Amino acid sequence: MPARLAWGLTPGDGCTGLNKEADHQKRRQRRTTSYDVARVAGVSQSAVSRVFKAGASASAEMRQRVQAAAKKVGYRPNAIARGLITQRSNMVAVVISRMTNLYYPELLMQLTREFSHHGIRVLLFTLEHESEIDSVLEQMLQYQVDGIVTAAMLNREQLALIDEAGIPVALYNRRSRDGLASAVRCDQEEGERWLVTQLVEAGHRRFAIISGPEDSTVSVERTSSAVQKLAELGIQDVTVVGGDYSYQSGRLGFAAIAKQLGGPPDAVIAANDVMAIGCIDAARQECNLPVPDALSVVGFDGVGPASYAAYNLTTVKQPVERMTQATVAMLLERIRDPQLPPEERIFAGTKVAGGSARLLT
Amino acid sequence: MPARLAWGLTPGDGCTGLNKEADHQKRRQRRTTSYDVARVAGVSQSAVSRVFKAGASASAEMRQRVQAAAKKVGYRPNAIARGLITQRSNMVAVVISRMTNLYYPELLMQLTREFSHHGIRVLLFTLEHESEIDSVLEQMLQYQVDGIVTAAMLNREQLALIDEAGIPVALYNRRSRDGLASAVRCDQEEGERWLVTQLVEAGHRRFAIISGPEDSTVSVERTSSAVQKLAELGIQDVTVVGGDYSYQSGRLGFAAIAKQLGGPPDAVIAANDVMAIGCIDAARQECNLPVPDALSVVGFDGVGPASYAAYNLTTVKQPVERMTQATVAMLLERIRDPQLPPEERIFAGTKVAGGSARLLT
DNA sequence: GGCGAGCTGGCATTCGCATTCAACCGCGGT
DNA sequence: ACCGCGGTTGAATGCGAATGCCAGCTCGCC
Repeated sequence: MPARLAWGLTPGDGCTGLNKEADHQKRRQRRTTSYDVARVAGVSQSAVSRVFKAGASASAEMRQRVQAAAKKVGYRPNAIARGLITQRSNMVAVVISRMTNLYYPELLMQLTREFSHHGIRVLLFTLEHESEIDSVLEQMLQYQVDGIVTAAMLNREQLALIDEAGIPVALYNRRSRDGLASAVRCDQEEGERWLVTQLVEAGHRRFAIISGPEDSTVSVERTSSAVQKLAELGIQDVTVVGGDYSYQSGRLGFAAIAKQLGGPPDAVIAANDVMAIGCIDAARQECNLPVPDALSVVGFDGVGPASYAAYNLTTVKQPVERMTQATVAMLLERIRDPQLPPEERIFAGTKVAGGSARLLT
Repeated sequence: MPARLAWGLTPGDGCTGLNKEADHQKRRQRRTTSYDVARVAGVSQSAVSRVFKAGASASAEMRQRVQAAAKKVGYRPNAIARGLITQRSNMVAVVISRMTNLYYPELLMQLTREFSHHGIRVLLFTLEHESEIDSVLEQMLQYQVDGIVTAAMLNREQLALIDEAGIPVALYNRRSRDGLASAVRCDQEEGERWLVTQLVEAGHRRFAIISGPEDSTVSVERTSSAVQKLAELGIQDVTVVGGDYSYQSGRLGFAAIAKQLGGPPDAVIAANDVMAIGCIDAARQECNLPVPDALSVVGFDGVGPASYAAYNLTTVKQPVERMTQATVAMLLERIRDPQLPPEERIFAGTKVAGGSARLLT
């Protein structure tokens, strides 16, 4: 018989007071538990549990008594203990990397918001280097998260590890591998093709590209589909310089392009908006080149600063809100029914014909 | 005697295989526990626990055997169960509101990074409306977080509630109330006084202010200290219009000011950088006013876009990195020793004499 | 050879809640 | 009067790891 229960059944006497006093000193603070509520309400602990569990059977009178007692003693169910017994933590892990990219904060906020509407909390993990993934993964699994949303690359072994643990994964803007995970992504190929087509039709011929980090699949997709579409339209010699998604790398990217070409190109395609902005600033400030009159620049993402009047970027905006909603919905479905097969959803980007490129229309 | 232990001591036979099979079907998946490791290693569960607990006494041989067994069965300590018994979740809650402000994402990333270096995970809570605080607070407490960092306002009752639960709190850019919480903040008064002084000394006389939301203490501090310093320097009639920290509200703010004054002022003091940027864009685009030649604009925060060449804001940059480090350090100290009194640390901002204002130097 | 100190490892218990199982209470049907 | 059924309630058990306590063992020193 649990000691606590015995104590609960013992009528309060002087000794109890002393014990309480000692407890206070030893531990930081005895938390009030469902047993405390039960004692005050004069019912069993199971009854308390039932009242606090939605959809459990309990009479109206029982509910009232328990709730009154709970309020009186300041009871709050312990989510940790609940998680241990129900095998469900009601937490999902969100993995984000590359915070230089303005796009991620928005994503994160939306995800948190959306999950919270479903009673689920977000445990946040950020990556400084790709190499950290393994240790972060380990952490997530130890915390028994119910699901994982990742905007970072996971390799086959990592996905397999998670799958083995029976935790559903949703990849954000990453292609699903081996059908081990669900995925939500923006159709970047189509977006880039649109940008390229518009630029070529408007008469641009000398193209340059500022790519993102080499290990970013997003960048690789964007860059290669731009190169490919250019080739289709008869443009072969495209200068490609590397960036890291940051403003500064956009500036340096433009300088590198100008140097490599011995002068400015007709158009620069940046792998994201922030680099496009850097590129525009460098062109204007350092080479005194008006944008878009002498140089067209396009980006990708549609982040906040893209629409600042000074830039007014021509870009493709990702439908972040719809994408996060889809991510959350898909993950929740698979948490409820782990048998459900993974799914991939692809959203078209919104074409934004801003003022940073000379287009026909 | 626990059934599991009995099973553990029973030598494996045909029946075991069947049971495992059945288990697989019934529950989603029997997680491998320390008992499993113990069985494989031929030691007790407590031994396994000790090996996985840093600083516990265990012989070298024991460590090896246990670790080998653990790797073999793919064991991973369950952080939830550990949290239940140790009364420590190794999670802190971070509360963020107002995501229109570019400043918060940076803060959040830094905090997560810093906490992770100390083996602590961040449970993220975002606020859409102030009214949500109470329910969010309840969530945090249920999840037994070890500490709370909040960049949102908490009132006296809310702070008292947390204090009662024995959870240390660190306020970010908020003044500590009643000594119930630690606080880290940037000396915004001093920052604003510097901005104002510089502007006045450079000859500006007609001033306007774009404030943040009324319920933002940060905005109130910034705005009122600017007004006060202006008064000290003999400038009384200051136009103040309200904004919400967003780019758009900066644009609208400038329009409102121009309308109210019947023309542009000499200088605009915005309560944050993003509104300053909006203000500059509106002035340039809609009124064809060159900045800083015809109009000086200053901001606050020192967020990324503030240093974009098109704006090159004159502003005060918050030392985010030092502030987050201080926040984390203070919170961890108080988690380790709850008796420690709260503390308030104030950091001076970095004065950035950019190019969006005409200053003497 | 004997004895005490210092480790080690095992047993049993505990954290707080959910859930199973059995008991129980009415109540309507036969 | 008896049976059975739906609806409640309480006692007991278990989730998975940490830990106090004790027994056993090793080692050293007299």
